[in-house]
Amino acid sequence: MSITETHRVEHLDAGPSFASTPALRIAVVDRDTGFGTVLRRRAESLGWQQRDLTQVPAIDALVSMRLHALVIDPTLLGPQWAETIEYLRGNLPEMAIVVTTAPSSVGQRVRGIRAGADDWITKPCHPEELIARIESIMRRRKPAQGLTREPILAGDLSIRADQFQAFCEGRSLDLTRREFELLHLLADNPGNVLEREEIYQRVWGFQMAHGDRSVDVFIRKLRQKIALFSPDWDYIHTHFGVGYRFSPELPVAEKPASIKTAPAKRKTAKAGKAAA
Amino acid sequence: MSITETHRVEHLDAGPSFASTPALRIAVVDRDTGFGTVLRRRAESLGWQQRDLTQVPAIDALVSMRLHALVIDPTLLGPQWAETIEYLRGNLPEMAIVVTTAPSSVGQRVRGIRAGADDWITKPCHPEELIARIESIMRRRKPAQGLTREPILAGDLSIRADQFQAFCEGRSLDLTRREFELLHLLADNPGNVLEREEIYQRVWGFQMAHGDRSVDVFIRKLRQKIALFSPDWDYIHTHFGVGYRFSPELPVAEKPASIKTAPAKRKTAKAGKAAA
DNA sequence: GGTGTTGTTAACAAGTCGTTCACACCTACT
DNA sequence: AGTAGGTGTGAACGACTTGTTAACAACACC
Repeated sequence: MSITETHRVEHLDAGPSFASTPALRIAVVDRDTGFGTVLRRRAESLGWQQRDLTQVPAIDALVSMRLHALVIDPTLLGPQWAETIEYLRGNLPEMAIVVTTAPSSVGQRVRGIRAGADDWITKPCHPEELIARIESIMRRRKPAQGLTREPILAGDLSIRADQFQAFCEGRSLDLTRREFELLHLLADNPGNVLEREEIYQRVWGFQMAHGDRSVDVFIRKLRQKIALFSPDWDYIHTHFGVGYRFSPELPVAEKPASIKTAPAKRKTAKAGKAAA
Repeated sequence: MSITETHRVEHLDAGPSFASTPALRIAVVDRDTGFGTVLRRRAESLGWQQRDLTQVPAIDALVSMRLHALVIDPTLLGPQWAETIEYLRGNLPEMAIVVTTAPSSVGQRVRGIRAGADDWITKPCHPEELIARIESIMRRRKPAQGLTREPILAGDLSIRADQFQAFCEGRSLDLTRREFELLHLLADNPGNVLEREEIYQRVWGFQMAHGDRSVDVFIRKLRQKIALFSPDWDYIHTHFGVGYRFSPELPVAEKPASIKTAPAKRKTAKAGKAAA
C-alpha cells in the first residue's frame, strides 16, 4: 500500500496524526430513531457529536448548535420540503445538508439537490456510507490552506513560513528558497539529528545520489548567512557521520569535559586560508 | 465557527451573476459512449464543455484540461481503482470526482469516497441528477477563503471589490477582470509571499500547468498599469523561486549603491558584474 | 461579419540560484 | 601517530526562473 513514501515536508509540527475529519457536530432529523441510534454508535466512536431530533428546529436554534452537518428526511418537512431546504441552505451556507429518503424519483432528487442539499441518500443506508459522504462534503472546504505556517522562534531568529524567509530582529536574512526550506525543516525538529538522506529527501523531494554534497553546501550557506545577523548563537550542529541538528545554543567556554560532539573552535580554519 | 460571515464572496473563478453554476468543463471517462452522448445533450444546453474519454489521461494532460469535474467508471481503472482515485484527488484537489458504477457494495462506495471521490452514483443514472450533483459539489467549492469586500487602501491605490476596479486618486486604473482579481488577491494578503501555484489556483481556479507563465504576464500588466498612475511606489515584489508579495513601499532611490542587492558581502565581487 | 478587447501562449533576454568540483581541514579508527 | 573517509569552504559553470514583448486565439459588442 505504499503509494507514496514521500515524507511530506509539511505538517511537521504539532498536528495529531489522523488526517481524517477531526470531530464533527451533526444532527439527525428523522422519525425513525432507530437509524439515529445505529449511526450514533459509529459517529461517537469517531469522536463526533450527534444530536437526534424529530423535527427541524428554528434557524436560531440551528445556528446556536453550530452543526457541521444536518441529516434529514424530507418527509418530515411537509409539502414545502424543497423550500425548507433552500431556506436552510441560504441561512447556513457552511452546514452540510444530507437528505435521506425512501426510494425517490429523479425529479425529487434533482429538486432537493438544486435546492441546496449536498447529498441525497436512499434508505436503507449503511451508516458508514453516510459518514463517508459527510466527510467527503466536509473535505471540500479544507484543502485551500494546508500548511501550518506558524512562525518559529529560535535564539535570535524568527522563521516565518508565510514569508519563505527568516528574520533576525526584523531584518531579513535574505535566504533563497532552498536555504529557507532547509532551515525550516531543521528548525521544525529542534534538538533532533537529521540524517543527510532524510534532509535531502524532504527538502529536495527525491533520493540523494551517492556523493552529493548539496546538503553540506547549503548548511554552510545557512551558517554563513545566519552568522552575519546572529553571530552569538550556534544554531546548526554537525554530527559526524550522521547529519545535522538544529538547536540554538550560546557557545560555552572551553570545557575539557565537554564531549566530542561540540565542535569547539572551527574559526582556526579561516586563518590558514589566505594563502590560497 | 463557520457561521460568522453570512455574505459569501463569489469565488473569482468565472460566474457572471446567476447563482447557478456558470459554465463548467467536465470529462466523462467511460466505455459506454452512450451515456456520454446523453449527458452531452444536457450539458451543452447549459453551456458546459464536455469531453468524452475512454481512459484516464496522464496527470499533466488532465491538468491542462482544467476540468471542473471528472465523471468516471472505476471499472476502467482496474484493480487499483481506489488508489487511482486517491492519486487524482491528491494531484487535482479542486477537481470534482464523480464515480458512476453499476450496482456496488457499501464497502466499495465507502472506499471510493474515502479515497477522494466526491460522489458515487449508481447507473443507470439520469443525466439531470448527475448534473445537479456536480453543481452541488461545485457549490461547496467557494467558501474556502473569501477575500475582503472592503476597500483596500495601499499607497496611492484604493482597491474596491464592489467595483472590480482599483483607483488612484479617484481615477480608474482600467484593470481587466483577471488583472483586478490578481491585484485584489495580492493586496488582501499584504506582506505575505504568495506562491505562483496558489495565486493561479485562487485566481484562475485551476491547478497551474507546468510552464504556465500567465501569472508572470499578468503581474507585468499590473505593474505597468499601476506605474502609470502611481509611479512613486513599489507595490508588487518578486521573491525569486517562490512568488510575489504585495507591500506598498517607497523605493530607496537616494542610496547610491549600498543596500540594494546584497549588503556588505564580498559576494558582490562576482566576476564581470561590478564593472557595469 | 467586422472590430476591439481580453486572455493565452511562445520566444528571447537578463538574472539568479543550485550543483559540482577542487582542495583544506577534521574526525574516527587501526 | 597515521590514514581513510567525512566535512568545511570557495568558486565557476550551467540550468532554471523571471521580465518583457509580441503574435495568436477567444470572446463580446456593434
